[in-house]
Amino acid sequence: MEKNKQSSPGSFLVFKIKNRSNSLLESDDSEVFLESDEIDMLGRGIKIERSQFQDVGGDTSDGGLEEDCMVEEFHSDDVSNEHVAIGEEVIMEEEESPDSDIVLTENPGDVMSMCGAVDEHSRDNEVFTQEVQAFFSNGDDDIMMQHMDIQEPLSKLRSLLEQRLCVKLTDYEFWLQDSQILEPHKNLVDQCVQGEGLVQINLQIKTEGELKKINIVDVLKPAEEYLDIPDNHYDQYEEVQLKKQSPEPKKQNVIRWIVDNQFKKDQERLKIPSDPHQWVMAHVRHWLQWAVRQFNLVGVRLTDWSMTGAELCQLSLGEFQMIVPHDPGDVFWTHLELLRKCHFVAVVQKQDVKQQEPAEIEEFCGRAIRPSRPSKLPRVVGLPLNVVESPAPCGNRTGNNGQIQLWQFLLELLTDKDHTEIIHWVGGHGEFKLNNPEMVAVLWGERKNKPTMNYEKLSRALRYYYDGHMISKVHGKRFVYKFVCDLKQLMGYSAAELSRLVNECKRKSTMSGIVDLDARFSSDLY
DNA sequence: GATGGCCTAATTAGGACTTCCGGTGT
DNA sequence: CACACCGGAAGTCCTAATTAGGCCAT
Repeated sequence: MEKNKQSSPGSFLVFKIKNRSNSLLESDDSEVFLESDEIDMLGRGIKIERSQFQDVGGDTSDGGLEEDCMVEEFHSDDVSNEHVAIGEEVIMEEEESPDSDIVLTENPGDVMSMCGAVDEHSRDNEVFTQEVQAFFSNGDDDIMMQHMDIQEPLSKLRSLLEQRLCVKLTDYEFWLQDSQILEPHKNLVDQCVQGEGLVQINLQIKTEGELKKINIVDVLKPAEEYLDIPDNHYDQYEEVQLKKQSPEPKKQNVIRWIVDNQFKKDQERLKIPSDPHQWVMAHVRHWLQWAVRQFNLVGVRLTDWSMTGAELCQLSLGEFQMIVPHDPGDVFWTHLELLRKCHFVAVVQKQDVKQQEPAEIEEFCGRAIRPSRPSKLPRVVGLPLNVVESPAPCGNRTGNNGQIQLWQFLLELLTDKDHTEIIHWVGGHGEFKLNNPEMVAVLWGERKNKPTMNYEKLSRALRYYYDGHMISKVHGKRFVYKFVCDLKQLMGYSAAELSRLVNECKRKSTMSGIVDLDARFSSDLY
């Protein structure tokens, strides 16, 4: 299957094109200035819509462009188009052929064009396939990565990039995280970046007015798989990747995305717009809570997500990485891209368990393991339930994967300062009381889409926990139950700590009206 | 025509409730 | 007597695994 790679919208490409006989084209006609999302890069050659060429002055009728042409010059502000080189073949297309429902893209970030090809009505049932190659490591169009020995001067990095992109970068300055200018004759270690040996450098090549920048976004220890690469080959990244492919590269390299029906139902029930741009903060919050469970996100703080849908859609990769410290394989980032660009709440379709090992995901998504990123948060803060593993045996056929369980829901309410009026901790030994059992039941019913839920039914569900080691009844106390499991082990907090934090937060919130539980958790931990 | 691989739909299995209800204790 | 609580039984909803059947290439 032919791969279809498309560039990021907003960037541009300029081609100066000559036909094979090296004649006919007037200079004005031969220059094609196109938004890069108008151009498809095929395996070999550059496909340009004939009409687009005409738009910019080309003429297909005077003989010159009836045959395929070649690139004579090429400029771009989009570094992801590094495959374009002088002498590249230009294929004139009559018209864009309709894409199939299933689109392959090499870049996790390249979802906008992918979505455009999907029939609105068939979205739900479609499986979206991504072929993710290591070359586009970060799932973002403008960030690329390059491996290099950290002791090498930055001029070496420049030459590696020039070689790779087939463009001259001599007038580009090196910047560190857009804040510090770097000297090209020095290496990174001399300029405040710690490390040794081969590193993965995430960078952007961009222009800001007159300023041309090679902006180093991140310097990371490369994944182990790259450490074995001989020094003289580390710039041949793609080649190495090809060599490392298993006998079944297609299966290895594919992540299948599928619309999540559970969330979709919730979305319909709660009247959450399909377009995340229209989401209010509560919608974002609901989505995040679902996502943290779904993607097992760790280190995510709800306070960082106090934003509207519009703001969510504006998140850059850098901002995203600040608030999602651990996103193996960029899976959640890709999910977000699908959400905001295609309005799909998509999840990774489960594959062979062996292929779903995190390390494998990271490998076939091409995102190197990020040991340099602080992983100090082994669990979710402010959303404690989301990382709690069910104590129930997880056999091969556990049914409620991804669905919230009652005990989780109760813990959710118990750790939410806004619900202390209806349910709250009693003492420090895991006891809790349903002050308003009917309201708790209603909320539970809302969550489970059971409008007729009441306390009688909810209490029956609670009684099923008596057989296990999760919740028991406190005899003689009306509406009082107790978590008999080890909350400290499950959530990182004991019942006493949870109780204290919730109460403290509630008190502060009453005083300031600003601080919420999440912030309280955060400040306590960091 | 036989065989094997692939894909998809249907079936089966199991967990976690939900619903109903009769009984018990306070 | 009211109400909380208990637990059996059947049903529902969901997901995941397995099986069956169709299609295609060899």
